[in-house]
Amino acid sequence: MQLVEQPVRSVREQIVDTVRAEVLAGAWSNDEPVREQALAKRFGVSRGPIRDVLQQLSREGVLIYRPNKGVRVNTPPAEAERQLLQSMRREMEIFCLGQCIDQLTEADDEQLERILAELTRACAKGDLSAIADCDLTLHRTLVRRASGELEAIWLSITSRLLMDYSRIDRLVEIVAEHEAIVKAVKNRNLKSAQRAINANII
Amino acid sequence: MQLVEQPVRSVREQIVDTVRAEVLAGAWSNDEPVREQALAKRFGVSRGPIRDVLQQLSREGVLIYRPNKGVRVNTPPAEAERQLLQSMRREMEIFCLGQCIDQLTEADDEQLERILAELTRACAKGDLSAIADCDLTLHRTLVRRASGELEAIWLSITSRLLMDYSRIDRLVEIVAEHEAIVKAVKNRNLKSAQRAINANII
DNA sequence: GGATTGTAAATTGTTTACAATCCGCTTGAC
DNA sequence: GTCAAGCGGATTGTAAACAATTTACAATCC
Repeated sequence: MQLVEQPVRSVREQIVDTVRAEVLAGAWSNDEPVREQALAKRFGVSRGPIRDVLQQLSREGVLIYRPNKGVRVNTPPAEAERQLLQSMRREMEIFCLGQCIDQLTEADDEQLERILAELTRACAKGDLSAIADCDLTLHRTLVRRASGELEAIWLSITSRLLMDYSRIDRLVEIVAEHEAIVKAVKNRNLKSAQRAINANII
Repeated sequence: MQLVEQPVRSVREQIVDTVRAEVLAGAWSNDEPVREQALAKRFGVSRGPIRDVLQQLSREGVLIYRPNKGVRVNTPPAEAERQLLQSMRREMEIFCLGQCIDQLTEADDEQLERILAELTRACAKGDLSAIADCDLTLHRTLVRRASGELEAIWLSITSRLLMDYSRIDRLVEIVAEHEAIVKAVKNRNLKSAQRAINANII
């Protein structure tokens, strides 16, 4: 699939993105702990890299880590927290748009179009895991263009917000909202793009 | 010292806090890479846990990780980014104060007093590393009381902001500002506490 | 019968050994 | 003299063995 245009993604990074998308899509139960050995076997690596992955996702808040007891899937944030995180996410993405929109290239536009196409396809198939991955990746691409520094912070906020992603029933709207974002960005229309982002981050 | 009242802190966590405080205090050059072997020897553990520590601090933005090349101390954020992070930090701490101030116990008050005393001592001695540690710990305690969920996000924002901590010359003011915060919190005066926080986060 | 202690399997945490990669230096050709 | 190729030490990345901890369950005691 290779949505992010990094020339080469490390093994760990790929596993992180895969696992995160699956968890956000609600594919993993939070009743039973995540086992390192099982994951190591599944991805064909040793437990070392797997531990790194679980650690990273714990820091993002997607998983919860407890010493000597491994990790579990986290529960969605409480309402008050959700609103705070929502507000912070908006502030960040609006800022990042302003920073990056004037220095985007045609390659970036094509990149966004590719992700959008993939998202459309995933929505048509109802593939929740792929939808979560595409949604994250599209926004993430814009954030990264503005500042690689902010990417990690943005990710830990946004992945928490998407933890109740599994209850999405409005697949069509998702596509429409992201189409609006990409269109405005391609036109280099900052105001319009920021409006589209605001509409998407409910 | 044991400022945070966790009954037991894991080895990794202790090393993380130590290294972070030293970096924020400007004790580490960013010209030469951080060597895993050297740190392992210093803390008397193997390279495994050290790698975890460096990875965590990289995700916080304190260090920068580059594949096969180890990590370096990160540079302070650009001005525009700094303002964004500053704004987000304020939003978070104001929120956390509102969440936690009514459910703080006397034990929490004593805890804050202890940290404040330690901060005062560190300022008198001019021990930058200890100052950074105490400053972080005091705010962190309040954030944690409000929500352990938010702690990680807050930490990655704040540690980035404190990266140019080394240029602090106003040691007396630091003590005064934090005295004001603790005093207001002990009085359970939300408005006053929020004002004190606002004054401290420049 | 209920609670407590002892024991074994499973799981995580750490170390050690080894493979892959990078960096500085020499060496040699031009 | 300059530059490129390649060698060697140092460093990071990965895997597998080992130690410590937890968990579940059986045996024992009151």
